[in-house]
Amino acid sequence: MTIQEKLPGGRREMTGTQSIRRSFAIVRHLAGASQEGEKLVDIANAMELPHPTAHRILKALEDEGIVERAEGTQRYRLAAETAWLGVAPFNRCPITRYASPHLDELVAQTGSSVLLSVPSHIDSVYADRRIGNLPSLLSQAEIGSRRPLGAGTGGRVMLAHMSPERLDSVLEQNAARYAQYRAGPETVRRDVAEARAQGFLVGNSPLSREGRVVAVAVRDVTGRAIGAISLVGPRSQGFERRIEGLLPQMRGAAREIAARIQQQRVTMRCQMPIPPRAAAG
Amino acid sequence: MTIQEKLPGGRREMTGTQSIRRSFAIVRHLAGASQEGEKLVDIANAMELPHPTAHRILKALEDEGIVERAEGTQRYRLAAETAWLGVAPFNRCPITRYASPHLDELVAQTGSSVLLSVPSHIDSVYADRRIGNLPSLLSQAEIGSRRPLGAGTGGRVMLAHMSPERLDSVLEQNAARYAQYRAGPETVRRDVAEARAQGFLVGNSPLSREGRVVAVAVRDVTGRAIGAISLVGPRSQGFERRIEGLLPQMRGAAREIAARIQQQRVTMRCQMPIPPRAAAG
DNA sequence: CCGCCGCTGTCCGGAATGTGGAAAGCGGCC
DNA sequence: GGCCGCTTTCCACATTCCGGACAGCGGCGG
Repeated sequence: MTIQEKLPGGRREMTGTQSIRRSFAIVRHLAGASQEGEKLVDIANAMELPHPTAHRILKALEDEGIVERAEGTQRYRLAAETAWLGVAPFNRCPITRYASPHLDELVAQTGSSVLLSVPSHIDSVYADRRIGNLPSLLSQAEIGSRRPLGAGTGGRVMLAHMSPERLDSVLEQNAARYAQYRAGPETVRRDVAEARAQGFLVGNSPLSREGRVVAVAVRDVTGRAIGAISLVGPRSQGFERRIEGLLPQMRGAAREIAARIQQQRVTMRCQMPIPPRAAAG
Repeated sequence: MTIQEKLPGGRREMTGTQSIRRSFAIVRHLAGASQEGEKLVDIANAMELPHPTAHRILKALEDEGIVERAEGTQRYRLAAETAWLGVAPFNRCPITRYASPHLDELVAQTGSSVLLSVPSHIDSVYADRRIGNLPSLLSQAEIGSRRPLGAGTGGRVMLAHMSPERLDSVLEQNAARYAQYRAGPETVRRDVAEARAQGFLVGNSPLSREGRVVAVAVRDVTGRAIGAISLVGPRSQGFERRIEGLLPQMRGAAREIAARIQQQRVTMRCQMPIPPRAAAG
C-alpha cells in the first residue's frame, strides 16, 4: 500500500519527519492518559497505528527514559524524565508557582473548586487545582489531564486571547474532537467571542452535568493567554448569583500572576506557536 | 557511505528508531543549553549531525511546539510545551514542591547556597536552587542546566544510591564527558563508594575553583536516589569545619522530602530505567 | 489438560522515509 | 562588491522505518 496515492490537491507537507511526529503524538497522548498508564493496543488504536509500529516507538521512548512501565503491569506511562526536560522552560514561565497562593485564597474564600489550565499544543492541560466543597464536580480533572482546547470554559477563555491564526488552527484541528463534549467549532467560536467581549466566560462543566464554571484568562504582557483560572460550582441559583461577585477577585489573581511572571529577569514568550494543520487526508 | 560497514562484533541494537533518538537527544541538549538558545550549526556540531539533518528535526520539533525560536534571534530553545508535557509526571513526584521550604530553611540558617539536583537520563539537572552569601559560586548553576551525572558532588551522591546496572551504564556513557570536569570513571567510582559508605559526600565544585560542596541524597522508599541536596560554600577553614554540623539538617530535610512524596496517593517509581549504552562504534 | 483469547513482542521483505552533499538565500561587515 | 557565517531548500540515493504475519505468553473456561 503506497501512501503517495493520497494527497489529492498535491499538498505535500511535513515530510521527512513521520516517526518524530508520531512519537510526540504518543507522548502527548500519554501525557493526558491516566496515572495507571495505557496498554500497547490502546495506544496503537488511539494513534491509529499498527501495533508493531507503536511498539517500536514506545520501546525507543522507553530507553530514552521518556516512558516507563507502570509497576507490576506492562502499561506505558510518562516517566519523571519528561518533567525534568521541562524544568528550564518551566522556570521561564512558572505560572503554577505564582498561581499557587492565589488558588489557595480562592478556594478558601469561595469554597468552590479552582482549576489552573494552560494551553499545550491543541489541548488544555490542568496544571494545578484546589478541591472545594463539592469534590465530585472535579472527579475527572486530574492534574496533567487534557482536553481539546476549546472544549471547556477555561479553554475558550484562553482561545479568546490568542492570535486569530492560532484560533483558526486549533478550531480546525479540534473540530472532530469537540463532538464528545457536545460542542462544535461554531459553539466554541461563539463563546470565544463572548469571552473576548466581556473578559470572562460562564459555562457548563463538560465533565459533570451539574457543574457550572466561571473562567478568566491569565495574560502575558502582550495580552496573549498563558493560562486560565476557573471556579467550579454547582448548578444552583445560589452559585449563579455569586458569580458576579467572584469576578473581581479572579481578575485580580490573574493580573497578579501575570505581573509576577513579568517581573522575572528573562522575558519569555509563554504562548505557543501556531500548530500546523494535519496533512491532507 | 554505508553504515552497515561498522558493527564489528555483529552488534546491532536500537534499530529502526534513529530519528526518534536523534530528536530526543536534541531536546535533551537544548534542555541544558542557555536561555538564549542555540544556533543551528552549534546544535548540529554538538550532536555530530549534518546541518540539514539537524534542521529537519528542529523544524519538526518546532511545529510540534517542543522548540521555539528565541525572540528576535533565530536561535532554538525549548518551549513551554515541554514543561506542560511533564505536568502529570511531576505531580507524581513533586520533589521541587516539597523541597522548597527546606531549601529556604537551609539557606536562611547556613547562608550557603543550596542546590536541588535530580537525575535525568545520564545527566544531573538543577531542579531548584537558593542563592546564599556568595552568589559567584553559583554562577553556572542555572535552574534546568545539566551536567554529566557523576561530574559533580550531587551527581556522585545520587549514583551512590542507584542500581549497579545503572551506575555502570552511566559511567560508561559519561566516561568521555568527565574529562572536562577533571575527572574520570575511576575518580567517580571512588567517590560513589565513599558517598555510599558515609551517607554524604564532600567535594570541590567543578563550576568554580573556589567552591566546596556537601551533598546528601534524597531517596525514595526503596532506597533509590531521586535527587540530591547540595550546600555550596567557600574553600575556607571556616566552611570546612562547619560541614559536620550541617549534615544532620541536610539529612533531615532529605528524609522529610522523601516522606512527603511517599505520602502521596500514587506511589511512583521516581528513578529512571537503565539507559541503554550507545551502539558499538 | 488443552484450546481459546487478548495481549505483547519479534521477524523480515519491501518501499517510503529520512539522509546529507551541494548549492542557493540572506544579512551583516569590511 | 565581495566575503563570510549562517539558515534553508533541493533532490537522488539507500537506510531506516513500515506493518502484515507469526511466535510467545499468561489467564480463563470447558
